[in-house]
Amino acid sequence: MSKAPIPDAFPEGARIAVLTTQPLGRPLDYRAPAGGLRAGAFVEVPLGPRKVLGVVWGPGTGEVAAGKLRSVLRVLDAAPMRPELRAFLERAADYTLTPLPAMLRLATRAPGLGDPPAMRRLFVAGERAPTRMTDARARVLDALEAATSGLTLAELTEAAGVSASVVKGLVAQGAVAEIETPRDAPFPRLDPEVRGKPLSADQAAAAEALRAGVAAGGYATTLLKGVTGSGKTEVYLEAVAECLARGRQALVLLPEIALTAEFLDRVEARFGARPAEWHSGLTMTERRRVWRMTGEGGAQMVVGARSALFLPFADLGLVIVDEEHDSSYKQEEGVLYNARDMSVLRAAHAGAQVVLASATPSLETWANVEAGKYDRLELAARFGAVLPEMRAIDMRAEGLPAGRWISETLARAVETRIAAGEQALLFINRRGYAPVTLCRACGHQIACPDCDARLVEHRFLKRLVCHQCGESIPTPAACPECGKEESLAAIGPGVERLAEEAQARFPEARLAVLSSDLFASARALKAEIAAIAEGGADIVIGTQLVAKGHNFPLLTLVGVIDADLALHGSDLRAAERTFQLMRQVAGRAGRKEKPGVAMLQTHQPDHPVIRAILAGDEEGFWRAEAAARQATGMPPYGRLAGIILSGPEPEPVFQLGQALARADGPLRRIGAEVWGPAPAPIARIRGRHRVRLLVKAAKGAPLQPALSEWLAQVEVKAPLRLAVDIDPQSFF
DNA sequence: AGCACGCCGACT
DNA sequence: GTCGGCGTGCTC
Repeated sequence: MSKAPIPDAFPEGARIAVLTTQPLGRPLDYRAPAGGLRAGAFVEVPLGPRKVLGVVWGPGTGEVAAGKLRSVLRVLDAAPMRPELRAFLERAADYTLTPLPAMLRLATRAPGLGDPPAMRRLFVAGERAPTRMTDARARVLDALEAATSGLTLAELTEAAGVSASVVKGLVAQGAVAEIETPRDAPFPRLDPEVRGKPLSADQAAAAEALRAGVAAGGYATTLLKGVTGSGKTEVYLEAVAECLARGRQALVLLPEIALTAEFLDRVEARFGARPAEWHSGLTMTERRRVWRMTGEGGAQMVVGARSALFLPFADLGLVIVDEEHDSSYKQEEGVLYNARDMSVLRAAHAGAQVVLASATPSLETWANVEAGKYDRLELAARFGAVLPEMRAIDMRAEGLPAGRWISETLARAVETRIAAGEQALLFINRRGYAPVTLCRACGHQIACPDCDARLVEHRFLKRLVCHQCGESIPTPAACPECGKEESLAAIGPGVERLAEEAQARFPEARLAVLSSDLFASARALKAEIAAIAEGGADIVIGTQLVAKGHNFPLLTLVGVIDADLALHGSDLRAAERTFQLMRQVAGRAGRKEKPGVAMLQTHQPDHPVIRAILAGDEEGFWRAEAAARQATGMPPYGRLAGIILSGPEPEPVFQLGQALARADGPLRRIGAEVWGPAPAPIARIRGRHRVRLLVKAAKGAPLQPALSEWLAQVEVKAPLRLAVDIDPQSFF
C-alpha cells in the first residue's frame, strides 16, 4: 500500500503544525487563516498573550483538541521556506542534538521579517525636456542617463554635484520622474562570461573537473588541495561560473571576515560585479536585503561567514568552503556546529556540489577522501612559486638570555634579507604583550575575575585583557594581591613584545605589526596589508592572522618564534594544527622568482610533527597521524561528544556530572565509554564553573539517540546548564 | 523565552 | 488584610 502524499497546501481552517523560534521543542498545531497557506510559509501566530514568528512545518499532528486551536494571524510577505531547508534544519538538529527551534532561529536571523517590504524613492529621466536648460540641470540629466537604473536622491545629487532643489525643480516640470521601488533590490548581475586570469594546465584541468560536477547536478563533495599560490581561488571561481551560468546560486564560505574585502575584489574582477556578503558586520538593512534576495533569487552568489549556510537559497547549486581545515568553522557558542560538515549536509539536501579548498586539509576530510566519499583534485605549485626551504633552529643550543625570543641565528638571517631589500616575517601565535603578568614580590598571577584564564597584557591598549571573555582592566601599577608598587613583571612573549625586541634588535628596519586586536576595522587591516605587500615594511610581526590568505610578494624569510607552542596541551588536534599552521605560515615565504626560507625556533627538533614539517612529508604526516588515531579509536575513526555542564557554584555542577557518569546504561548498550566528569579545559568562564564529560563511541554507533536517552535521565534545573558538543574540536 | 499563576514574609 | 518576592509550568 502506498502512503498518501503529505499535503503542502492547506485550505482555510485546516489543522497545520507551526514551528516557532520559541524553545518549545516541537511544532504546535494551529488553524490555517483565510485564504489558506502553503507548507514553509512564514507566519505570525498567537502564543499565549504574545505574537511570535513561525514557519508552517506541515499538517497538524492532531494531538490537541480542536477546540483549543487558534488561527494563524497572518502570512508574512517572504518566500516560503523550501522543503530542502526544512529537511536540512531537522537533520542538523538531530545531528547536533540541538532543539529544532534553536536551529530555526539560525535560519530566521533577518530583521524586519514581519514588516511589509520597505520602499524607497528613486529618480529616473522623465518624459519632457525642462523648460529652461541650465548647467546644473544638464548634469542631473547626464547622471540619470549614465545610470543603468534609478538613483536615490543622495546618489543623484552626489553624481551631478547639485543640491536637492535642482532635482525638485526638474521633477516639478516632468523632466525627472520619481518611482517607488522595493528597498531590497536584487544584487547586480554577475556575468560568468567575464574572463579571469588565464589558468595553467593543471588549474584548467581541475576547473574542468569541478565544472563537470556542477554541470552534472546533484550532490558530490570534492577536496581541492593546493598550496598557497597554486591558484585555488581562480579554480573554484570557475565552478562558480558554471553554477551561475546554469542559473543556480553559489555560496562561498570564508573563515575570516577580514578576508572578504580582498575576496570580493577578485570576484568583481572575474564576474564584473560584487556578490552579496553575509557576516556579523552587516547593518540591519544590508542583512534584510541579503536574506530576502537569496530567497527570491536576486542574489546569485553569497560570500560569507559560517552562518550564511542557513540562508534561504532559492536554488543552491554549489558551496565552497575555503580553508576548510580552519578551526573558526566550528561554532563554539550557542548552537555548536561545524560549518564544514553542515555544508556537506545542506548540499546533500539541496542537490548541490561542495568544494572543500585547503592547502592543509583537516584529517576528517583527508579520511573521507581515502574512504572514497569525497573526490580529490590537487593543484601543483604555480610556476615559479616554490615551497620554502624549511630549517629548524634548535633553541637548546642558542643560549638566549631570559626575556629575549629572537635567536642569533634567526636575527642574522633577518639582517641578510633586509640588506637584500626583501621582507622577513616573524610569526608568533599570541596576541598582546605578554601572556602572563606575575608579581615578583608575592608570586601572584593576575587572572580574569570571571574566568580561570590569565589576563594578557596589551601594552598598546594599556590594559590587561581576558582572551576568554574579552573582559579587560587597566594595567594596575601595584600588585592587586600584596599591594607592592612596580612589582609586576611581564612573563613570556606576545606579538607586541616581540615587536619591541625586533625594534631594539633592528633599529634601522621599518616594522609592521599585524594582530587582529590592533585594527579598528577590517578596512584598516586591509589597507595595512596592502601597504606591506607593496614594500611598506622590512619586518612584519604577526599572529596567525598572517597565515590566512594574504600575499606578500617581497617576503622571503619566515621566522617562527615558538614552533612548540601548539604542541603543548592535551589537544587531540595539536599536532594537526601545528602542522597546518606552520605549513601555511611557511607558505608565505618565497613567491615569484625569489626562493624563501622558513626557520622554526623549537626546543624539540626531533618531535615527529616538527620533523614532518621540516621534511615537507605531508602524506607521511597524515598517515602517521591517521594510524595513531585509528589505533586509539579517535576521530575521524571513532566518534566523540563533549558534554559541558556549567553553573555559578562548582559543587552542584560536579554532582550533576557524577550523576550522569553513573547513569551510563544507554551509552554502554552502544559500546560507548564515558570519561569524566573533569573540570572543563577552561574551568570557569564568565563566572560559571564548567565541568566536562567526554563520550567516545565507535564510528558506526548510533551516538545521538543513545546520548538523548542518557541525558533524558537527569533533570537539569536552572541555574545549571548542559550543552552537547558533537565532534568537539577544541579540547581547551 | 515570556508570562502567567501561586504560595509565604513585611507593610498600611 | 494586601503587596510582591520569584519558584513552577504552560503556551496549539
